[in-house]
Amino acid sequence: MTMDIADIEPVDRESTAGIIAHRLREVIMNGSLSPGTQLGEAELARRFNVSRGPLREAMQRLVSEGLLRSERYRGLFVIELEPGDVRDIYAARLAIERAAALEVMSGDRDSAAAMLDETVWAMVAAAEDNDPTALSDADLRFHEVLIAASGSKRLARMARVLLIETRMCLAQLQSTYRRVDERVAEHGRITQAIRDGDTPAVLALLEDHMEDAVQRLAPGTTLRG
Amino acid sequence: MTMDIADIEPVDRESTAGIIAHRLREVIMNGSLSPGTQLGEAELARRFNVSRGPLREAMQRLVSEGLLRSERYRGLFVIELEPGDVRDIYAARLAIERAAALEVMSGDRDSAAAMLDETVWAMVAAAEDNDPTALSDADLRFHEVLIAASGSKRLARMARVLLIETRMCLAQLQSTYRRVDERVAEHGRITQAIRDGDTPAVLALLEDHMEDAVQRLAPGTTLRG
DNA sequence: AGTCGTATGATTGTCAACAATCCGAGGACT
DNA sequence: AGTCCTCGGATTGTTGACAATCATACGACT
Repeated sequence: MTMDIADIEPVDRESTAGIIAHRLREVIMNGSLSPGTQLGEAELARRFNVSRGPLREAMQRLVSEGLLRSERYRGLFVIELEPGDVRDIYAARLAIERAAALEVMSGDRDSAAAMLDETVWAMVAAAEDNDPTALSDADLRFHEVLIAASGSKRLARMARVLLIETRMCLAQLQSTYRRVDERVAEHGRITQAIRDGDTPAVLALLEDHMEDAVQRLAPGTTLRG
Repeated sequence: MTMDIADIEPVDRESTAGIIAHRLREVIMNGSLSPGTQLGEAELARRFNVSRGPLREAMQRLVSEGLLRSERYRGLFVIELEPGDVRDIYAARLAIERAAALEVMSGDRDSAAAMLDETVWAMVAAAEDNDPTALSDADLRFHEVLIAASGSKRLARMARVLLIETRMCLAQLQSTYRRVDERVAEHGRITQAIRDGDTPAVLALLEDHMEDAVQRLAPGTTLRG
């Protein structure tokens, strides 16, 4: 970790609305705010120790991201995921992650695989500790890293919301996980296929990965038309 | 257009922030606000005839969508598209529209093709009138309809920003359009392939469509790794 | 009993004033 | 000439108060 003159980049402290939005996203993601609950401005403002102005600005961000639903003169509510949404989320994720994977395949595969391996190790550790939360965290981080490795600002931006919604699915449906070994291994196989440069295998594995998740979370539906 | 009891759905007038965000998006899209320009809160508030509160809320929406860039204590600016962004935008669009097309192929292809045809006709009319603005509008509408036909809320949400950015690219680089006939015909071919149920052709045509655009707007770069 | 109107409390939407910060011009000093 | 400091104008960030709207409970009427 050396510091170089080239590493200097313009500072711009995040705006208050940005900070609050960030923390709100986390709270929604980890399930502390279950879907459908109303967010009272006054109480939230007190909790964050800011006035209602910046808080409302933060909430408008989440509205545009689709995480909150706004009813005029009535309030803002955490979105509720209907059955059809599960398929929609995973179909969208497949679209994004497929594109990200393709970018990775024509880039620095080895460094990407190395970063992915770290998240797989984290999954292994979480599995050994029998810590389902850490396992899900590492799982999502795998996909986050994959998308980040693509280097695409826009894929990353779009994926952020999708991964939050994925977490909401998992929390809401408290899915009966498949054997953790298998779940971890699947990520390992994707990583290996990336390292090997086997593009068709990567795409096939990704599709299977999403398809499995959909069938587990919303039995009876499928990604394949 | 008959009215049925089943058509009744809960009314929820759009919030003021939503209306302003909508109009701001349009202004940014059609190029009245060129990239890099600062948006003064006071002046905009006067123009929209609202106070700064709702205006700021609207702007926060565009920030989270990536259309505005926020510098604390300095202001909000319309994003500037750097050379690499052109490729990023079209790569992301390909990911989204590819997924949308796949959904359409396993759905009601004929009704989708019918709706797409309407936009192609609009392109033909615009071409005959020699109206480049109308041509671009119809072009974007084609892709908007394609994504809407997929029925995916999330694909639609993600595409909205991408199509705005596409318009910004076109305005900024005022590209030397290819022969309009060819441009219109390409959309016609995609529509026809959808109607025919020829999935491989649809995907190939879509990829070519995006690849052509990238090479036209950012010579020397390509989508294909 | 059931329905309609009304009052009430709470919540959201809006606003205008105040505080914090930044940019640029001008001057003092080396 | 060049650098640094300071000050003024302008813009953004924040706040608390006020207006508009909604949900609920209660009572009058049929």
